[in-house]
Amino acid sequence: MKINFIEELKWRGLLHDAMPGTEEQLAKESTSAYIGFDPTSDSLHIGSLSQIMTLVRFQQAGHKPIALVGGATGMVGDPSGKSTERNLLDEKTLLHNLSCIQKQLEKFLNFNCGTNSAEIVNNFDWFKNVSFLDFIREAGKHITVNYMMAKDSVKKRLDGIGEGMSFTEFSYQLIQGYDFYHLYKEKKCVLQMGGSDQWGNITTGTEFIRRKAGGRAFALTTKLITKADGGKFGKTETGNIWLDANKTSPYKFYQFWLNSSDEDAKNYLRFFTFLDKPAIEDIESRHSQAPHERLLQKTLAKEITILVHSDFDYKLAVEASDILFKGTIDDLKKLSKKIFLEIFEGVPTFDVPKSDLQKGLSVLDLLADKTRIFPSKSEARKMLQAGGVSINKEKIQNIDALINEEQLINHHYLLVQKGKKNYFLVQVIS
RNA sequence: GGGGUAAUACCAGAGUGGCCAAAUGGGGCAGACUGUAAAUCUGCUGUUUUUAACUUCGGUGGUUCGAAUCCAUCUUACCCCA
Repeated sequence: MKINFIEELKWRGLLHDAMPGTEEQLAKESTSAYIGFDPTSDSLHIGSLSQIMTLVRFQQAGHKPIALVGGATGMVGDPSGKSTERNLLDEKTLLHNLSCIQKQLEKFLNFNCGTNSAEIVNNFDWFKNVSFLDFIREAGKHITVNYMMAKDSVKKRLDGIGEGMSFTEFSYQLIQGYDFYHLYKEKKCVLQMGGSDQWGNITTGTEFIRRKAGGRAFALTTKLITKADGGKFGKTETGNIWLDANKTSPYKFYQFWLNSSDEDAKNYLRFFTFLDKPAIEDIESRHSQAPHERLLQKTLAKEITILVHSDFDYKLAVEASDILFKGTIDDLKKLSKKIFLEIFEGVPTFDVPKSDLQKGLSVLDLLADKTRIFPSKSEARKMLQAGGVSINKEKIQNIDALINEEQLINHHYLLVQKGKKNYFLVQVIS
């Protein structure tokens, strides 16, 4: 059973814009399309997850998805949506990032399903042998500066919103346009997709293909993910939510989705899961009947955690959540050391030598000096005064309180809470 | 090439010789309320040995008892003229 790709994006509220003719092209034959991923970090984050899902849905609709990792474009920096000039990455970092990202992408797409098997390409492979002179003769001739300057991403910076723009960043759209052309020629890729901020870059590509090869190519963009309250999606106080379990633990990942507001969770179910329309509507109606059950958030967190991590990680995350949020200190004491550690896998852990506790350790020293739970004693003191710190589930009222060995769980651990939702584990070592 | 304006904490943006660790707003964090939601209210938001001290207002140097504030110079950005 194959889905209709564009219909699918429409009812999920993901479709932002598509070039005329795109739908006809997809209906006509199995089509190749690509999405580019920026190697700005060594892991993708949930912002890119939306694009990954787009590729997966595309494949499910019987088409061939190509994921492009931007070894070449990453060396230049995409100015879209940026008001300031970007810093260049050095080559070593770039290579490292590329291989990490490639591995992550491999997890989501199917590379072995016949004609519409997925592919991963790196644009550095075709750019590495192109000289600057070649490039401005081959590519630069076909696109006018006037055309390039009319793009929003460029116009904003020229109009004095932000910092001005280097030639390097200005040329970015041309490089991306050339990518599209290259894939068009080599792999009959006639569609590029991306977030709505990529529209300008993508259409430079279609224009390029039209002028240089006389071919017809298409563009399709998806809505950028936003939050109902206008905040930035995918950020928490500790930074981005990454797909890499080493950068964002599955527990934290699970918690991130579980904490979505009702409004957001409804959208995210459409954006980030494969649940169909009746299933989602059913969850919504059941949620409205018993909102405290948080069925929306729980379903969302479950689906995405399993997709990105695994069933096992999901179960552990739920178990850890239950114990941390609903359990008492006695529940914790009952756990065997093995299960205890398994549950706290992914919760930031700090080691403190046993000798430090023997005379009793002041809370401030523990929080900011012996561990990095707080970046400074001032901050720890402030939070303590505001009543935001608990140790072993008990709120610390007294700033000068001392911690000693008797308070340790299983003779080894202290559970520190910063606010209600942030847990830390202190492990005593001898 | 010539002239002008600006650079302040996460961001925006006041302050133009001592009363300035620097108004205000946003963001962020925390507390109360709740459903680990939203809305609302409250507190915090440079560091430390916290009734105090110390380091900060693009960089460097200077004037002064005292500089975010005055001077010189450099850097960057924007505007106008050619």
